[in-house]
Amino acid sequence: MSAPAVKASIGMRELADRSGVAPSAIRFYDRNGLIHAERTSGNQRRFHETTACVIKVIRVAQRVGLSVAEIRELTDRLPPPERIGLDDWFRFRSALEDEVRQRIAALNSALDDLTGDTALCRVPPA
Amino acid sequence: MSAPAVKASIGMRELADRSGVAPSAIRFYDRNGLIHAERTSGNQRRFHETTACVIKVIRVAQRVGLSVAEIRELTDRLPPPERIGLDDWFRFRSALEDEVRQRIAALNSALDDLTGDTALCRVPPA
DNA sequence: CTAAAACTGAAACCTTGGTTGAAGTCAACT
DNA sequence: AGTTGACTTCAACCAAGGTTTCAGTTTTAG
Repeated sequence: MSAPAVKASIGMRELADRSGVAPSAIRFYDRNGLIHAERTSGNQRRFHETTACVIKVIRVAQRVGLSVAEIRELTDRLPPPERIGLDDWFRFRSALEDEVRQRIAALNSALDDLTGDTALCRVPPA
Repeated sequence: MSAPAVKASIGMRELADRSGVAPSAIRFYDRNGLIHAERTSGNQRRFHETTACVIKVIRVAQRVGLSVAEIRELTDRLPPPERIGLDDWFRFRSALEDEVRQRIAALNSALDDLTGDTALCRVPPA
C-alpha cells in the first residue's frame, strides 16, 4: 500500500494538452477557483493529473447550461486533487445530474403548458 | 367550427407581461428571428398570443444550454404562430429533448471516464 | 382633439467566458 | 552560462445575450 504520493507536477502546457483546453481558459478557471494549482518557488503553476479530469467535467457541465459560478459550487465540495477518490466523483456526478434533472423538469413543464389538457397556451381558442 | 381566426393583435407590453420577459429581450428575439411579429401601419409590432408560449420555451431552452442560434434552428421549423397546432409543439418538444439527451450523454460519458473500469483519469496510479 | 401610455430604432453600456498580445521571468538542456 | 521554450501578469479586445437611455412616433382613452 505504499502509494507513490503523486505530487502535483504537471505544467501548463501539458495540462492544456491533456484536458484539451487552452492555457488562457485554464488560468481563467484558476482565477475563478474552479481548479486547484500549486506554485513553484518561481511562481509557476503546477497541477495534479486529476485536474485534467476536473477540467473535462467542467466543460461538459458548461454544455449542460451551468455557469462558472454554479460549477464552482460543485467543485468547492471536492477535496484537493491528490485526495480525490472514486466516491468523490460519484458524488460530483450525482450533484450535476440532479441539477440537470431539475432543468429538464422545467423544460418539460414548460412544454406541458403547451400540450397538456390544462394548457395555458392552447392554440385553438376553444 | 367558425373559429374567430384569432388575429395577431397583442402588443409589446402585454406580450412582455404574459411571457415574463422584458421588451428589450423580445425585440432581441425578433431581430434574431426566434419569434414572428407582424406590424401595424405605424410600424409597431403585433404578436399572436401563441408567441408568449414560444418565448417561455425559448427561456427554458436557454437554461438547458442551447444558444440563440441553436434555438432558432428549432423555431424555424414551426409554422407561423396562428397556424401552430398541438402536433407542432410535440415535434418541437422531442427535438429539444433529443438535443438535451445528447448533452446528458456527453456528461455521462465524461463522468464515466472518471469512474469506469477503463478510466483514463484513474485517481490512484494503480 | 389632446394628453398619456405604449412603441420605435439607434447607440451606448453591462456581464460572462474567454482570447490575444506585450513585456518580463523561470526552467531545462547543452 | 546561455538560449530556448514554457510560464507569469496585465490590459486590451471579442462575441453572446441582453439592458438602458434617448429622441422621436403611434395608439388609445377621455
